[in-house]
Amino acid sequence: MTKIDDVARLAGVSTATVSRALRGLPTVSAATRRRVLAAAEQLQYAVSPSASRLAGGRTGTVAVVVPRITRWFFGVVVEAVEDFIHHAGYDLLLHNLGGREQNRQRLLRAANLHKRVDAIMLVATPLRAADLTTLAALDLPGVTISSGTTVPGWPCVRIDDVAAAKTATRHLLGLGHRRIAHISGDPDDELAFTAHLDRRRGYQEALRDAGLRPDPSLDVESQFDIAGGTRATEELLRRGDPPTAIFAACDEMAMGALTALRDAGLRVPQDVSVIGIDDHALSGVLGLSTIAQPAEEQGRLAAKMLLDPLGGQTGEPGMIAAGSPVILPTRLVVRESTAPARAN
Amino acid sequence: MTKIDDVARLAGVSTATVSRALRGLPTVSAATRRRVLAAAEQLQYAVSPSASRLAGGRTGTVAVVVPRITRWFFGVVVEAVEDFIHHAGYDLLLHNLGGREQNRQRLLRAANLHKRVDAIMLVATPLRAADLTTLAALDLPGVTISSGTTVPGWPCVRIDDVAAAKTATRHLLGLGHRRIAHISGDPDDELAFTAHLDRRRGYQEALRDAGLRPDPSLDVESQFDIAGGTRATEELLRRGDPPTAIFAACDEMAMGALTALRDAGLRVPQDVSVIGIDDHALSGVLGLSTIAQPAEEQGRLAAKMLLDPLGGQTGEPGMIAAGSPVILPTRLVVRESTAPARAN
DNA sequence: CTGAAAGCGCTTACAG
DNA sequence: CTGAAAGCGCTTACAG
Repeated sequence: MTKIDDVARLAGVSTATVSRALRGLPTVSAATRRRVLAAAEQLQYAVSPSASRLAGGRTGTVAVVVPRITRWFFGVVVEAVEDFIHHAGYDLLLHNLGGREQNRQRLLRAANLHKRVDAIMLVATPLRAADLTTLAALDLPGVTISSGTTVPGWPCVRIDDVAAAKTATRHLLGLGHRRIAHISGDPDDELAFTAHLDRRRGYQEALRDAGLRPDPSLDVESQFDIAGGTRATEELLRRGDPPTAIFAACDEMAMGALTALRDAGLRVPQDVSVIGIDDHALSGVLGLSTIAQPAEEQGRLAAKMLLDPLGGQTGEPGMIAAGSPVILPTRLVVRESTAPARAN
Repeated sequence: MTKIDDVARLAGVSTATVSRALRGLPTVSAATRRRVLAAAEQLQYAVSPSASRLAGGRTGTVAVVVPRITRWFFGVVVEAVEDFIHHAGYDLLLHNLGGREQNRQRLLRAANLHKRVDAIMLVATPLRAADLTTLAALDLPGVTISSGTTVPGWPCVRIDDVAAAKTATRHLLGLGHRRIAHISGDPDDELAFTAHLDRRRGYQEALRDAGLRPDPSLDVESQFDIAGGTRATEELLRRGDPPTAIFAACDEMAMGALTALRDAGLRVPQDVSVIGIDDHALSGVLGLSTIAQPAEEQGRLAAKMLLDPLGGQTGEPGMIAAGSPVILPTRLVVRESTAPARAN
């Protein structure tokens, strides 16, 4: 493999100059730079990342942590982030926690991030006090996506989960529904995605604003995915006196609800209305009403906030403004799964 | 940050011994190892990956390349692979091509993999002759998933796409359908996932086996996703004399077909039967008949074939058996989207 | 089983 | 604008 010395020799300059020229530092004359680039090209030279990292102290790598890449929101976020990160000249180290607490702990043992990355993005990853200590000790820039994941000094990009849930619930109220159920994430779940707590709060507040008292028997906790939505809905139906509408904390749970309702012989929306949050790629196919949230934009914006201050491949490390979270807007999308409550 | 010298001093041994003890090499006495581990623990020592890589020549990192992480198959594969890779003590560098040829080219410029990883996994990534040369020059172990991605000397894990398509088509034939349309990927698409060519072949062979001649007007190419399925189906309906059944090359296209049919006022399966390939997480919700393929298992198996020969974190680099591809079984799953053709 | 020393291939002050 | 030299923090023969 050709190394920097070979290029230096061919170009007739020192290795220091090769290093500067190849990285585009300004302190190289145009003529020299040209010769170096030509030599590097001719020899098919590629810098050794390990050597460069060891000498330079920067890894050119960003860690991205998500709970489950197979869920709609996280897949879309990672796709947007990946694009931004690679265009900025960085590599992306992926950590998918797979919904397992054990993986979260392994990752957050300092050694697994220590000196491996220049920056960290945490997407909907619950953090305990000990984790915050570990992250602080790492002393790296970072950014988080989703409420419930907050690291002092790191900016955060998210939606207003309370408001989104309120909008969903009010949509159902506006259609005349009064027995509105809510299905959401289980706080006992390992690695619970905590945004659902805000969503429940929005649901309850909307009910109260309408003069209704939240009914615990209409509030079911389950996993934050399709199967969880199915199980929660089955449980709801088992309790008797079924709701006329269901607000699910995410579209995947709402889809599970659709399945359970169909299997129970109930029609959507004639017998039961259903709404979720996300605007999942398949929500249109299913005719699911939802509160759309901009997943791609959250990913892109968070990546930008993380990398811009780092100054790209060759720039100087910088500072990230922490401040208050950046809240992106959500939007009610009415499809076929919600309809007026039947008069009775 | 504490370094190996600090540990060596505290433990009263040389850095060489610390290095050996920490990596679990056998040539260290139990007593010494204990002292070293205690010292490392006490100092919260974490090895510097860059230094270790530069000195040792191994990166402890695997590159995983997928076309689009947001599609069902690739998300599931990455989740399975990520789990295996991290448990084996490696890091995962993610490359999502985002369906763009330009990204593929950037990745395959030698510099972007050169000395960055110990091994490569290519999932459904089309390769040209020049790419094969680049990969060969990298001289790294690798593995591929999906037909259409073949690298000399690398093992491949996949399903039998021809057989899967035949099974799907025969299912429709068995229900009495004769006008069976096919919607599949567009070969002109950048970064086309080439498995669809095999799937078309299976479709055509099944028709011929049944004594039917494939009708070009019933064979539409589009993008390999939901929107592509919708567009292809709209095109099909525009041609007049609609098919009584549609075999889509993947479930996401089949879901797009469901949308288009519904919007055209056609009922599934009463007017048109639909079947796909995958068994997508939402196929059950939609009642979509399909040919299930084991995505998770393909990922896990490929990861295992890639890493086992590398001997884990501390073992010796090894050889991968190339040989013939490992073909995993598929299975017909009949749901509500396919039904007998109406007599007429 | 252990250590001294060289070396991995770069980047970075420092000097000019 | 450019170069000589030190140094980044490990691992690996080699010797004992």
